Amino acid sequence: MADIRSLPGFREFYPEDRAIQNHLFTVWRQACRRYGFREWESPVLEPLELFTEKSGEEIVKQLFNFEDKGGRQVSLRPEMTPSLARMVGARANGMPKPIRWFSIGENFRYEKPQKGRLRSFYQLNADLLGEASATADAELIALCADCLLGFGLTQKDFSIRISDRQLWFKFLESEKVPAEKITGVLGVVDKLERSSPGDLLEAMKAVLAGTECDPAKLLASVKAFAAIRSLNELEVIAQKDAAMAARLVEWKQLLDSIKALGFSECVSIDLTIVRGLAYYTGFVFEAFEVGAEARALAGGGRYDTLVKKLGGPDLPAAGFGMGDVTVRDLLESKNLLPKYSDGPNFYVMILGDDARHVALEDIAALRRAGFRVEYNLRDGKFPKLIQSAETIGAQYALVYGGEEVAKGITKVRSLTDRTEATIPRTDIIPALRAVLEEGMRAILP
RNA sequence: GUGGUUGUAGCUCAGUUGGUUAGAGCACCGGUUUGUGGUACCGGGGGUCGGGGGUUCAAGUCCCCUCAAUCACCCCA
Repeated sequence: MADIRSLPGFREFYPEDRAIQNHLFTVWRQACRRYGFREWESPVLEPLELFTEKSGEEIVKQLFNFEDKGGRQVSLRPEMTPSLARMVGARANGMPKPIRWFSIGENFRYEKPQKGRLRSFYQLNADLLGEASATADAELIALCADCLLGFGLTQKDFSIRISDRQLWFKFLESEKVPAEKITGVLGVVDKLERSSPGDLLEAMKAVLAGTECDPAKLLASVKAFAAIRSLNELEVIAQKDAAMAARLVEWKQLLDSIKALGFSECVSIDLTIVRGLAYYTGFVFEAFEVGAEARALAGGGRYDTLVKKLGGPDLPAAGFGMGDVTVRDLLESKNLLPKYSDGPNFYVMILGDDARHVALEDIAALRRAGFRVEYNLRDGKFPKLIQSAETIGAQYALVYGGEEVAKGITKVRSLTDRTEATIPRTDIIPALRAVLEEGMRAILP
């Protein structure tokens, strides 16, 4: 039994892990609801073509795909977006816009597992479709921030860096980079922080081969552009280029909205963020942990052409994803995970089998009333039972011994402050409800 | 996919230059004679030392392969 282990890159969730998982999902779900997003879900297993058709064959290497018993080529979903596009596409005509949708689901990719990078992971996805203006991007960035703030994280713990692929396009066009080479150059930009100057120059040379651009010169101006951290600096550069100046109007709208929503402190301009994915078409952003680890917590952006490419309607769209693994790691290191307590409200101590029948009747009534109740299945002695109540994390112990049953009462004992009081069994449900709400003082003499 | 490190009970680890039935602490279960708990004492279950092969009279200890975890690179929907 023990030699059949779980598959590499898959996690088992013991109750304490699952409790943490639920906490993450709850915070995310609450934040999304406050923004008017509605939850959706799609099949975990999809036809392989859904992911290969529009995304390129290279992706197949990382797909968790196989042939099912009916000879169909299928794949576990590596992301939600293709399914989202299909579902929205099927009903888009009749749906009120904008569409605010979120999902929390398990995704899969067949890769060599590493820390923070597994074959199965859960991800929050929030998407806003049908609105092309920057107000939608601002809404998503605000939601992204709230999904982190909801855990008790502060502006000091993370930062959402905002960038803009469209601005990059206009900038590179003004630098005379041929249109078909721009994506390649952005690939170099993506590595700006991680690679050595020599490697960057080599990469730039490779991208610009066959063009008239000077790799070294372009690399220098790209670096300078990527170093911009404020709207003012951008405006200075944009004065020379009408297309860029026009784009800055969008930037102002974005930053204004974010400011009015109260999230200025959470965001910063950082043009080194371009996101690896080629499908992003406008603003892009990534949330990072502030500090040495600098874990990436979330990422997203605008993808106005993707839904149509995936076979859906021509809908502007933007969205972001947030994974459970890094967020959990971060909360753990910041000590922000709530202490695990899944114990029952009441542990009923049945002393002697004579009391059992009466106790079970009350237990059933308490459970019908909505309380979480456990009790000893086997007869046990007092010290043992109260120890059990303590061990499983019960809030209160209820004593059902021969004495109590004879008198028609039960003894309530707080496991935390060790006070106790008796209540009549006829009054048990309202009395215990009061105890849970106000503590022992509700029944103490 | 490439390279490095690690792998002994649920957890944290000991296991001497290879040598008798593999240990400790914590946790778990039971008990310390009859209804008041985080302490103490006693007892118990649980490991084919990640798996396989090899060297040897003898391997947890040496060699090879493999699996897994982890780190770096690659990649990242």
